[in-house]
Amino acid sequence: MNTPKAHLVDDDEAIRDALSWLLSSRGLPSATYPAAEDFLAAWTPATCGCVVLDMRMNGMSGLDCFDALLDRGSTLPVIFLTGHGDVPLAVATLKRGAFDFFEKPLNDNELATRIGEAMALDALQRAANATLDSVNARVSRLTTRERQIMDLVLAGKYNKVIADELNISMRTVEVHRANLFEKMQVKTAVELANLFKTGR
Amino acid sequence: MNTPKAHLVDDDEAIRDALSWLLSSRGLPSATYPAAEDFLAAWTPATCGCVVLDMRMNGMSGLDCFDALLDRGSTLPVIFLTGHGDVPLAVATLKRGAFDFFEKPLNDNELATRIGEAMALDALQRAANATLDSVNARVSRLTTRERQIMDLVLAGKYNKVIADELNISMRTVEVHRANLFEKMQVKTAVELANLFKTGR
DNA sequence: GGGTCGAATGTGGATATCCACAATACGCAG
DNA sequence: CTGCGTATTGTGGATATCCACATTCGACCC
Repeated sequence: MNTPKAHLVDDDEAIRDALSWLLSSRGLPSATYPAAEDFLAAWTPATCGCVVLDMRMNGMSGLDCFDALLDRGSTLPVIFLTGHGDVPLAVATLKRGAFDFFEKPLNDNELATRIGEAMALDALQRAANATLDSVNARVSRLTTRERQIMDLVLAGKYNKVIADELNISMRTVEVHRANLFEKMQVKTAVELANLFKTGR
Repeated sequence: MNTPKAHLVDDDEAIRDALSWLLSSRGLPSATYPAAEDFLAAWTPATCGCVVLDMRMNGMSGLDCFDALLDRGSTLPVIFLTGHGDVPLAVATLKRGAFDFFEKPLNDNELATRIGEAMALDALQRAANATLDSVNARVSRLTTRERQIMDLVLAGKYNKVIADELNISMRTVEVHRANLFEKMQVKTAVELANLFKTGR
């Protein structure tokens, strides 16, 4: 897992440097890229923080870069900067999932605040996803039968009822139940249910 | 609970009528209001569907009307119409929770489609809230002790452990447990946990 | 054929949950 | 004082869950 940073992507060096300096004065680490292609080349799924993306750049546009990030499954919050107001474009990018949208000239303090908020959101999302991934990994290790039993346990059914529905003995239900609890790393059915609190 | 309708708020009668007719041809009921004040006077928490709100009107503006709805706790999806492009305003209203934002002249078919989507979202949200309200009503009827026991049951603890932690007998835990299960209308601890799947 | 894995089942015993029936104590309202 | 609601506790018995130890069967691979 990498250090969370604000990834600043703008072909205007003055803006990159000014922003980087401002964020540094707020204790927010940053990395700068003069072109969208540079950022995409450096991006990995473990890249953390947020992206500040100029809409219009030489080479690849900010919007195309955003699309490429989405295609790769990136969940990084993206803040767009633009020098040319265009309502449908602003609306469309926000609906597409962009975190925010700023027109130049920039209100630096407001932008820095939003960058902080975007990075905090990224941290929260990553923590939630780590939990979800861990649960999903455990589920993937269950056998077909164990998975079946788990779904019925999660529906609140007694072992006896489960046995009737699947036409097997209660003892077999108990065995599968014990095995799945071990694989899911829980001791009780309620603990199991709690694993799926935000997972479904 | 009222019939779900697209509530069309615009001081331009031609737009109200054209939209109402278009939605009618798609089987979407609508109601029209020539002023924001008229819509707010008619609004109740049971109003369903969505709101289509012109940004600039004589009298109260669309944005003030939106704020008033939010103040009253309305969850109706709101689609804004505007004749004057303004990126910061569009971005701000979307961030404030508006469902969508359209510039005039309108692309009628796209707007009608979005209205349909907004109404579907409202229906989903209302169903989810009904469930949540029902669960909360049941929780509100629990005694202090029953609530305490419930939290520990939901943490997956055995009755014996709960008794130790609260310094009471296991029999007392059983009694409270039985009482709270009855009030919460569940038969097993897993059913109870499932009530809070999306409630927390 | 031998080994592994998953599914199935049984016995016997321990622990956990559930509850009818019964009772006491305390706080509060009329 | 009486009645009501809540909290607490016990007895005895039934049902549910858990599991050590043991076994068999079928599918698949070497």
